[in-house]
Amino acid sequence: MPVNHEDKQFTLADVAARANVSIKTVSRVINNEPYVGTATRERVAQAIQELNYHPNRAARRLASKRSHVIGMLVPSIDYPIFPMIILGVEKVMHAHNYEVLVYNTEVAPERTRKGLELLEENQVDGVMVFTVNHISDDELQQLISRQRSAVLVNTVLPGSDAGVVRIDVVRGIELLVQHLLEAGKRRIALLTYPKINYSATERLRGYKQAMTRFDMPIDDDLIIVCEDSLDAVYHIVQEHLKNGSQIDAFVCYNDLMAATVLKACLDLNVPIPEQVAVTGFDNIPFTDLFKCPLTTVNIPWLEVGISAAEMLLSQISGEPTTTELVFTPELVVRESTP
Amino acid sequence: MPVNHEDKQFTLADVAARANVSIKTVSRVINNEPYVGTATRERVAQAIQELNYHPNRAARRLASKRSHVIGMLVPSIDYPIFPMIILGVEKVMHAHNYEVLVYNTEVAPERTRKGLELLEENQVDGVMVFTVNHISDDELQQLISRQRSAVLVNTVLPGSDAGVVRIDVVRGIELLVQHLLEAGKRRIALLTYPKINYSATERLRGYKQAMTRFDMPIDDDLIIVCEDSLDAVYHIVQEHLKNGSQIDAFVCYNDLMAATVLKACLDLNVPIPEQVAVTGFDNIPFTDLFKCPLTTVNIPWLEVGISAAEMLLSQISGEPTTTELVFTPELVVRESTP
DNA sequence: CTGTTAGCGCCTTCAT
DNA sequence: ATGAAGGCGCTAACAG
Repeated sequence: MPVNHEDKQFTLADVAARANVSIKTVSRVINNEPYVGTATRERVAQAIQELNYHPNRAARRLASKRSHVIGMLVPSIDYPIFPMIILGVEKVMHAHNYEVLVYNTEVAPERTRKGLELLEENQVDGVMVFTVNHISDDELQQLISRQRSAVLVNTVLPGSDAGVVRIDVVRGIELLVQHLLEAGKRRIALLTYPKINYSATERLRGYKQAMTRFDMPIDDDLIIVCEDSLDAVYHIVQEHLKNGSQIDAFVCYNDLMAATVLKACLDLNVPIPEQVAVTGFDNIPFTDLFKCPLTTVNIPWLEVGISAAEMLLSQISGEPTTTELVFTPELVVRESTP
Repeated sequence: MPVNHEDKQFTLADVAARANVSIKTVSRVINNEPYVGTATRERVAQAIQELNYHPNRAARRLASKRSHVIGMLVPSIDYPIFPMIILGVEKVMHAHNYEVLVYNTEVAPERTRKGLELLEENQVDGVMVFTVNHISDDELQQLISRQRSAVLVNTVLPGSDAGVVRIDVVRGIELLVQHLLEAGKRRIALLTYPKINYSATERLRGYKQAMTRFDMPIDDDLIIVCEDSLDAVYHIVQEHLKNGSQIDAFVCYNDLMAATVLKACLDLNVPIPEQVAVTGFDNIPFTDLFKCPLTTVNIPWLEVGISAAEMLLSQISGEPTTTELVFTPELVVRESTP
């Protein structure tokens, strides 16, 4: 059952008639343009009030070719960093009178394609694309090039002139590995997902680089690539634990994985951090309240959202602007490491 | 710097020209309408491909008066139940070729007004409004009545013909109180926020009803209304604890508050659940991993989103439909209670 | 300062 | 089975 019992949607013409002016004058008032007499403006404002007139955005977009909408493509809205980022983006965009259309891909490549297409059909003035998975550089370039402007977050695309905001993942992993080494751990494993995106490749690169820098051998058995499911993580960890593995630390892909690893360990009564240390990545909320509070790296996600949004706005307005911004993670030591 | 190096946006006319048919025929093909010869359809499809044509949604909306967009008004996207709900809503809506515009109010009434206005200007085919705060029934009715259709979630609006999906909060609180009583707790406090919305009023009602039903006196000192900030929660709890209060259980507004209460207790070395028991509401992720895993009630949030979305779709299509759906919480006992 | 005239790209109605 | 004409509500470009 329809809810609307109200008046029909009024148009500029209705307002114009009521205020005894032309359509264009009303338009001027609506858009805060100059060249309207104070008295006229007053009268028009009154009419707008009385009719409770609201402009039709579809018409406006069609006529003006600018949507005042930007799109966000995020891989998984239910991973807690994305709500924080969205908050940051909205803050900036709403302040500049832009709407934000969020499209959630759930890490599925066909949904990434679909999402970008949808945003294109909506003629968004720009897109922010977060951590693209499973899509080749060429295809991504293709998809992106059809957008009016773009900022990529945690996604690198050589040769693209899209703006880039990224986290220095390599440095983050290095901080964690260094901390573990200083704590006396020696068999430090990297637990990660397949190399389907920037996050994964950089974690691997960071791990290798850190081990090398600190003169540790790189043992392939210590690089554990796990399929992208928390169940899989749980089982792979327990297998290692039960098989008397010598691993004394897990550097995890992110906090969610680390939480699962903690669970797998605690369920087997493996003492943490004495026998096995665990680290996360992202510093999502609540990990400080865990039975074993999680050592991780912090990234100011709200700021990331804000910066990316600001970068996109400058791109849209054609101002010259920084085209790459890098955030450096900060070590947060808690009790899951010695 | 703009990204778009691609071809201009093609239009129906371009496709029509290329396929040697009229604009209308192309339109028919695009919209899967009948009355197009197979050969013609083939030719048009080909042209669409070749030009990589995408319809302009603004134009489509303007001409057809249907946006194929629905709006969601949520109070705080960073509280974990909302991402889950959004996931559910998107699932349904995308399957029906609807887009979802999410507007986050951050519990600010002026942003609620602004959001609804924005959705109206976007001519959304319907809105889903979640837990409205600080807005009078009259005003809400006003705002809602301007929308084409609406589903309210956890918001009651007497006399409105909008659909309603809600959680049986009273029952949820009753489950928690009963559990605490059975565990031997006697000085059970309700820790809640001011009565600015359905959630808060129902929690209070549930508390009183449960106490009465189980023949417990209702002591006003045990009804603690705290300003809406986690800092305030932390301090009010510690004050009670330090002042030698006799409270032996806190029934909290939600899991986030409960997490904070846990922290306040643990920081003072108050043994949980022996001296003080704590319960939450919502069963957000990770509370099972807490130092003191949280007793709470579970609500199937994904389902809530799905149901609300389906209800809205039926409203939009004018089918007769259930107009009220109630979800009943389920008790989840963990270690924060005896 | 104010108004007129064309579209924007698509859908709707009615012919053919 | 296909097409032509008109208009959705607004903005842009130009007149007055």
